[in-house]
Amino acid sequence: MEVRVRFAPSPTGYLHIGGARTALFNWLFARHNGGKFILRIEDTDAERTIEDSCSQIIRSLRWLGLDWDEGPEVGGPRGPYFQSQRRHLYAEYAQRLLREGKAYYCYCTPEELAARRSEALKQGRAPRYDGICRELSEARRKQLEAEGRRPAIRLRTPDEGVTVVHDEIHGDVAFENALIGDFVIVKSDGFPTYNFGCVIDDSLMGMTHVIRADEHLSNTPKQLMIYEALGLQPPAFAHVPMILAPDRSKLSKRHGATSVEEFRDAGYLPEAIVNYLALLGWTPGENEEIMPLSEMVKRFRLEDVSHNPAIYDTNKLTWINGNYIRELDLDYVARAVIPFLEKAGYIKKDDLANEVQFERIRSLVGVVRDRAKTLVEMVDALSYFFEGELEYDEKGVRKYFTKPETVELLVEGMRVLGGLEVWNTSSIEAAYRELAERKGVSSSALFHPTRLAITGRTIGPGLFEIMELLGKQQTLRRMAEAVEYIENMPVEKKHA
RNA sequence: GGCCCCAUGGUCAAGCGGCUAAGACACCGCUCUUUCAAGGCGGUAGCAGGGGUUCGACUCCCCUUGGGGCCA
Repeated sequence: MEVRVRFAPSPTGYLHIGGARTALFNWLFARHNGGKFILRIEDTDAERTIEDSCSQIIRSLRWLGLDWDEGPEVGGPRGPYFQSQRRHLYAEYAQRLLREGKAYYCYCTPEELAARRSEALKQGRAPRYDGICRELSEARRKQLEAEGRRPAIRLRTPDEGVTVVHDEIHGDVAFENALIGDFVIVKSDGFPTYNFGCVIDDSLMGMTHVIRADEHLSNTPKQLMIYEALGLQPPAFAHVPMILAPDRSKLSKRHGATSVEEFRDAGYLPEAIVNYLALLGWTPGENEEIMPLSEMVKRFRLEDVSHNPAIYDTNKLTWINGNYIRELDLDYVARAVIPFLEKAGYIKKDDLANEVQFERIRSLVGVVRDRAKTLVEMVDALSYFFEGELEYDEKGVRKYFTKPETVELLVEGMRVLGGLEVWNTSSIEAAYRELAERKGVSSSALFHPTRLAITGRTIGPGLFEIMELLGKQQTLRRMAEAVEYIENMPVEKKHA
């Protein structure tokens, strides 16, 4: 039988990393087994749905490279894939249960229920539905209707026995039926509850496995009861551990970046995010951690998913990101940096059409990517290639510009460089090393002040690579500016 | 409050009755080097607590504690 799994987000916000990982595990499972990955939008509760949320989620999934075989934008034979468009189906199945006496109308208002609930709690009883509407007479029903009450529909559930969830990750988990009580499947406003909609959709869409976060494990016995009442075959279940915020609480906005888009804007590559997320709760074995999606597909098994919740750690994500920035195809990385360069105002959209400009960006990215862990860092590392005015690093000035021989070295350097016919890394390096030797100074004594002079910084890529990319003219100009700067430095600063 | 899940270093995470308790990130040294990274080498750091079961428990059982989740 073909494996069919789904990711069913409710469009109430962004795609956060927990959801992204659930989607990833489903996707990996489907691809590993040559099955289908379906995207379904659980927009039952109209009020809670945010307009952009749905397209936001879709965009994030695509950006991560998680494509779906059926769902929004791609269609499929088991649609519609929006719960809001499937209400007639829920109504139909609810009516069937009503007809068969497996469900009943309940006229209790939320207020009454809340009151009885807290009363039960106070008396130390389980806050389950007390069954008041379970056996209403026709007359009583009419009366309640006449009061203007709109009924919800409840499932008639077993009073005793246990319902066992056979979970692929946790093993068998037993729930006492008596503790569950008759629960609502259709709310008084006509909307299905999560559990009901979920069961109808999973069943109609032919899901073979339901892989979702642990928070739904407690819902599962109810869903099994619905399958049972409907005479439907339930799918296999696998509840994956949740991702917690660094303070061990459930992920939320107040924890800073938790949505996929925020990580994207912070300069993380989709490859890195996906790789990191996969490692959160899943062990590929072999002690290898950095691997492309294709490799994960080969290795992914539900048995290797851990049981315990994980706290995400941006340190490791960042480390992985740095790996990808360094290792991925240079053209690809360069293209990924471009939006960030635009945002910084270093380049304009029109520049992209220019092949020469792209070549330049690619070269620049090539020299800084080895030391950048995010795309944002890379833009910062590139600033002096785009900005005319340099601001010299303060510590650097104290360390290198205050040396009495600096001006002379820089002037000599300018003379030597100025005389170069060929301007490239190796010719510059040869000339410059020779200069250091001739002046009888260590290479660092010459290189460091020069670096500061042309970049304003004490750290960065190889000096000669920078010079080549900066160009002869610009390099000499900056050295001259540095000389002028040093000569105009206040005397006390020189001796600081 | 009831029920359910979970428990190995700061974080991720191997382990599935007998190990000096892997590995990765982070951190700290050393090394390489024109700087910074990267790389290489090394180091600090862990089985929540208490009872059992067993010749022997990180591993199995129970309790406690802690964390998380569900209860329209």
